[in-house]
Amino acid sequence: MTFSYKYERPALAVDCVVFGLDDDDLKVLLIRRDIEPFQGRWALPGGFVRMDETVDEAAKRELVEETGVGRVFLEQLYTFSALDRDPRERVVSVAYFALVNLSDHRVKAATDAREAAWFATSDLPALAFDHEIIVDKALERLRGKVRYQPVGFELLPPKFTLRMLQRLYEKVLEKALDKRNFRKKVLAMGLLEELDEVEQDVAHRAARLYRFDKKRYRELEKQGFDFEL
Amino acid sequence: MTFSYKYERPALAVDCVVFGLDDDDLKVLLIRRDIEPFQGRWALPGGFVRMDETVDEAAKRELVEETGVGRVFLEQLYTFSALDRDPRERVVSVAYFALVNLSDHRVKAATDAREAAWFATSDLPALAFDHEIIVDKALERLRGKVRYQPVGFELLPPKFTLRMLQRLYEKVLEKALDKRNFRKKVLAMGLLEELDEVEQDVAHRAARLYRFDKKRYRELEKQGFDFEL
DNA sequence: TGACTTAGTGTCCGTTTGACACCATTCTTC
DNA sequence: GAAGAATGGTGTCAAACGGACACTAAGTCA
Repeated sequence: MTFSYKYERPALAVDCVVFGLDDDDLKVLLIRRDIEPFQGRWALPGGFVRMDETVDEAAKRELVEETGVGRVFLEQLYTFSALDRDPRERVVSVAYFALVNLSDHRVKAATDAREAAWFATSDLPALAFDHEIIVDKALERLRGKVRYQPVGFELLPPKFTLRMLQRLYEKVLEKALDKRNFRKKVLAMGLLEELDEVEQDVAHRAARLYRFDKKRYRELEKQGFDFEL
Repeated sequence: MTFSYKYERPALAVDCVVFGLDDDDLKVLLIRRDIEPFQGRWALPGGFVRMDETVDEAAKRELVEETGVGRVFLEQLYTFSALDRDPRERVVSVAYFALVNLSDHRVKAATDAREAAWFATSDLPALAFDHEIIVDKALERLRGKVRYQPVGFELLPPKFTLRMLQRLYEKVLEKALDKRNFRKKVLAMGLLEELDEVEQDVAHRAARLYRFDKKRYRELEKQGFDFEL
């Protein structure tokens, strides 16, 4: 069965740039392509949009199907439409990006039928299609967002230390931050709930754990509060 | 002649939200639809993407064809894909937005074959499709941009007074600004070139004219300078 | 020439930002 | 159990910035 149209149409696809944070690095989730074109190369998870779903839904579906990563906030990034971005035929792709706590998703991704893995953004392999361009755009957006939104809590486990949070910001912004000033600022925002717990199994003094106060965030957001860091 | 595909595909379109500044108001450029659906209603300029052009090119082309507005910096805004956004069939639309100096474009738009006109954003007519949602998204983006980029010079004539610039910011941000603080800040950015001219034909003391120093802007931008206002 | 309208200018104060160094705690190793 | 290694946790000061605030100057019009 085929579908016929009076005018030629490009195919419509989605691609997802999913960032995770590792002890060492900001990472991106990639899958290895098992079909041509670019068979064997690493690529962003994604696929074609179906007629009974929005583009947002397609992105979410493809991400789960190909990597097992679900329950993620996907934000639309940009639509890529260069004429030759797919060698087979004209494909326009709507890119999405998401932040996840890598430790939640490390195993799932690796055990899925398709080969999926995390790669440090600073050391990516050659990617299929125009996916390098898409990743660059996503990084740019992440850097922009991080400056005026308390983004990045998604990248950490539910309970985290201030040092972990600082390292995250340093990775994303690619610059060192002063410990005292960072703590002062981030605590002053009032979005962190101090827990009566400390991290475990570290070979030095254990740091206090904090939790992101989502409820308070939503309250302040509603009041047009500014979260510039 | 028809085109057949193995899988069903949505049609792909573009829509343009073009903002202009009037003495009184922030305005949007609309065209009146001359065919069904929504015949007779006002809508954003736009149309279907061709196979030999990128989405960016399609937006630019449609804008010129339907309104005569050209030489404009169009920035991609968002891709809209609700299943029922077009009553005829599934259409996914990539929206763009642009800022233009309204006085340059007032006449052209009005004399084009299709009926085109500027409407105050605060007083829009009922729009076709989901175009109200698109305009809202564009306004949100404009407000976001204006805070950290010296956006908006595009909305003014090449030579403008500081008062005009301030009014622009007040319209976009929807709040009053202090004259002295505004001037202090905007001049401190060093992006304005003071001219040896004053405005003409005003019924009071004439204000000095300034010009936006694009060259300097690009220099500072390259150095990662911050233009928060 | 007087009334009206907008242009143009500076100070002060409270807040924020960024630079900067030391002791505390816990674990490891000898 | 003492010393060492690693990281946690804390405060001050000075400079820059942001926001509140009011008057004189210049030009037009009647």
